[in-house]
Amino acid sequence: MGKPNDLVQGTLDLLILRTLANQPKHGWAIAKRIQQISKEVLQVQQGSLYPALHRLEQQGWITAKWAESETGRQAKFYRLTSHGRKQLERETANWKRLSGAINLVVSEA
Amino acid sequence: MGKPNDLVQGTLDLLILRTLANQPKHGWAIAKRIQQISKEVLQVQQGSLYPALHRLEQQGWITAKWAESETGRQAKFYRLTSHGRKQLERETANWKRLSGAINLVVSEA
DNA sequence: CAGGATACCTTGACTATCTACACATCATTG
DNA sequence: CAATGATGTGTAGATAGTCAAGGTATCCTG
Repeated sequence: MGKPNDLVQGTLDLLILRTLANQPKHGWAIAKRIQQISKEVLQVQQGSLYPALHRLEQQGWITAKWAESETGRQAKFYRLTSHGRKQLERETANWKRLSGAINLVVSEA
Repeated sequence: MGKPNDLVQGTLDLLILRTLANQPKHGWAIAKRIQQISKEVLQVQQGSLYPALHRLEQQGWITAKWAESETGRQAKFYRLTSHGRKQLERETANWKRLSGAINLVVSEA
């Protein structure tokens, strides 16, 4: 596999959903935005991104529509559904729960 | 596989190393301690624990020795090596880097 | 003597991610 | 005008970490 250097496994869905929460974006823009906001720490590979998007679409958490991008090219825009919004809440809560627990252990007395 | 409900994938090594940093422990005690410190949030399954311990041993980050446990039974005690201590530092730093980056995205304006 | 806790471990399956490709369009540059 | 790099979509194969479920054995308690 090549263990994830640039990603914490299991958090990609959360990152994508969160990135789409503000406004619909195409895949390329999603990856760029995650990278930018995380200050270049998180790098989403295409081989991770597109399977993830298809997965999320199949779950009904996002929908896709072809449209014109900012640069005037055809691109697939993904939008969060209401189900997706709930899933985002669940995943956010779960992340806080787990990362908090790990931090407890890491900073253990 | 069943995606990890009780663990964030890739953090088990960190958790184990950190738990061993204070004092040597046997496998069972490691799992119990992680569970206890994380307030029952993190559950380390045995099918995850023992392969991880063998992995860490092979990497030279921990060493194993048979000894008598608190309950008077034979148990394999794992101890952190100096290499393991360095690895713990690396993994701790990496965890902070990545979890911090994720938190940036999650709390994105 | 049955049952539960302690303690070790393995096997098989699954899934997320990675690396590496393949394809296409557009803008810039030599 | 050809090459290059950025944008944009996607797939194929490999790998590793985790889980579920099992096995073995000892000790203590009722």
